Amino acid sequence: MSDEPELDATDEASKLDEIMAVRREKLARLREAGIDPHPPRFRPSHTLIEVRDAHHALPAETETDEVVTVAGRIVGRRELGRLTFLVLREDGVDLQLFCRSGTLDDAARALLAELDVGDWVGATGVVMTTRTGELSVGPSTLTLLGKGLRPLPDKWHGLTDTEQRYRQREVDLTVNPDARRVFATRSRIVSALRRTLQGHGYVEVETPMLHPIPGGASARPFVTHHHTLDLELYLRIAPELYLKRLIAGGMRRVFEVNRSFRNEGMSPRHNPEFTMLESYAAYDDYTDIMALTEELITAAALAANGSTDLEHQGRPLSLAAPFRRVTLLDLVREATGRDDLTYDLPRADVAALCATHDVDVDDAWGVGRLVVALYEELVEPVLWEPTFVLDHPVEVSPLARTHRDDPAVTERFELIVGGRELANAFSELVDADEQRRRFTAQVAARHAGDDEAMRIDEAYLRAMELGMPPTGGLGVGIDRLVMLLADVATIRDVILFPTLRPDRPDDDRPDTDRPDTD
RNA sequence: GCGCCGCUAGCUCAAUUGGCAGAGCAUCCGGCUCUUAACCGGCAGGUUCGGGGUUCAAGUCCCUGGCGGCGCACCA
Repeated sequence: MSDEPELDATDEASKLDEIMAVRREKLARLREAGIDPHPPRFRPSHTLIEVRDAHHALPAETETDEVVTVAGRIVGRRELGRLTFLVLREDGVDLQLFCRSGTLDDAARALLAELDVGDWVGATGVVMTTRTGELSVGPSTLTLLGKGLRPLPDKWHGLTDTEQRYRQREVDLTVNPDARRVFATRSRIVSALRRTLQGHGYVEVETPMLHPIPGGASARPFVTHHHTLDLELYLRIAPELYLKRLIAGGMRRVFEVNRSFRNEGMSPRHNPEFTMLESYAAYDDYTDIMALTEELITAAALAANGSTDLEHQGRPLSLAAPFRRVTLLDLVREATGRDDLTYDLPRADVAALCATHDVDVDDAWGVGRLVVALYEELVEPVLWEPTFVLDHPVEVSPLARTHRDDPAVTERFELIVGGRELANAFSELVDADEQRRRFTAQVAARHAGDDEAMRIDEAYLRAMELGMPPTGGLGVGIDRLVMLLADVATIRDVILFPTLRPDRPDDDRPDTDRPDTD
């Protein structure tokens, strides 16, 4: 021991500090022994799942003559005299290393003494089973692939603290199989959507996320600033307007899967950044898009679960097409028992109906918006089976084409599943002059205090003035689709790193107002 | 934003009416050549989220701040 006072070092050292100090000592010993704790590469001959698949039927107490090299993170360690059992984990698959002192080479024996749960390690040895039948690799040599300095959570209870799971997703992914499952499912879903669209000739594109004017949806944007241009920019709230400009430019079918940002409340169903799929097709109307939507949802469900039947939050749910199609007005008539309800009724009558059903309304809302309020309050939450809700009022649909048979509504649908909106689509409004009038109405609403109302986007209007074909557009909330198909209750469980407040005051955050020093 | 609930060892959790802060796992030391939540023995580990207050005495009560969860509002 040193002569220095131990007070500072020991009295203030937490258990975590002690554990990490011990691990650093092990690391130092390994380096002294000439072992590189961070080798530049490693070449396993097999993944753990490959070894498991190839030998799943091996009887107990069998030692094959097949030598494999595998790798993974140590998630379990059991010592029994000169025997050591290590549990290796790779991509959520576990395989045991049966380490016999007599079989290991000298270097491996020395390394084994310094190995902890959490370390990454490679092993070369024979495929075998133990007396109890556990498929194992019996290594003759071990290779350190990465030393862990921090301990992993409790091997049995894992990491259950919600906050820590989101803040330290790498730990969550290591110890909680369900986290891994959800994100694997998400990947398969997005791939299936891409495949399906590409199969119909849709071209994937990427449009700006920095917008001079936020558009394409009704939402409060994030504001940012570009130094060189000295320009206010907005993180996009939707890609819609740019994608439709591509249709105006003659791209027949396009889609984009990427992030949008909305500066609004957070909840189990809302994250400030979220992923949307939007697609646009020349010549199509919203009935064509309904067929496309059914196909996309089916493909996603099959990719996720191999079936269109699933259980969501304890309730069975069938996603088998075709989905029910019913107008928004008919749904509200049914829910209120008012068969005489139309968009032509005096506003006071509809407002009174809202009052009857305890639906809060705003004085600025017209009849269309009032009917939508009734729908959102009384109908949407109880629509469990997939339902295309059709023909929303013009008042709430500034970018959608007026219905060919009814000037009060648009050719629009929302797909509702499990009480939630999964998709929103319409026959796109392509009449430049009509679009300008709709924008003007939005600006009036903005002046009346609706800070989510849309602004006039001249570049977009100019594109429409160039001439647009009939166009069918679709938007799908990917996060919510994954929630549904993976059966999870909160959006934070389908986003790898959900937005959280910093867990401690952060004094050295970059200061965006400071002039560049270079 | 508002309301309710939570925060104790690295992890998972206890702590009676306000009365000495504990356990399991992990770590560390010792034992064991077929374990798999291994087992057996031993040592150690605490800013009870931060700050303030009441009290002889605060994890517990009060005030205040932080972070999270849920609900409401807004939306996808």
